[in-house]
Amino acid sequence: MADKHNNFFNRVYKVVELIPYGRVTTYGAIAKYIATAGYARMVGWAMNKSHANSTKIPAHRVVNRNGLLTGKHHFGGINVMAQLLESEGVVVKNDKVVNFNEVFWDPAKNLE
DNA sequence: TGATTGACCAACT
DNA sequence: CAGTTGGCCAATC
Repeated sequence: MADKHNNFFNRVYKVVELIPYGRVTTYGAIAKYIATAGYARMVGWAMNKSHANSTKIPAHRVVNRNGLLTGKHHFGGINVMAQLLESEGVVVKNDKVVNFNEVFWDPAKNLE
């Protein structure tokens, strides 16, 4: 209903949807691009609700600052997130993105 | 209305 | 090096 109040969520979803194939970004990067670093938790929280707002949110492309798949449990499966990433060419090992620095996509640098 | 939680981050101990 | 604390902001109980 009415996305007028969701301007924060909407921005998060928009940025996440803009993440290119085979790329990943971090909650902090998104939060920083949208508002402030403190919003990092809200970004993750917004992702949790993403399924209720839009199912097309590639939340699996969003990882924590460490490149670690912190939210893998929320995909309905433990390896779902990792498999989705690997399916896109992202190398995931031990629930962590190996070539994180290669696939890292910063909205502030690409969308600016 | 107040207290708790959260897919985080950074610093301190 | 691992565990704890503080901070940031909003949604849920």
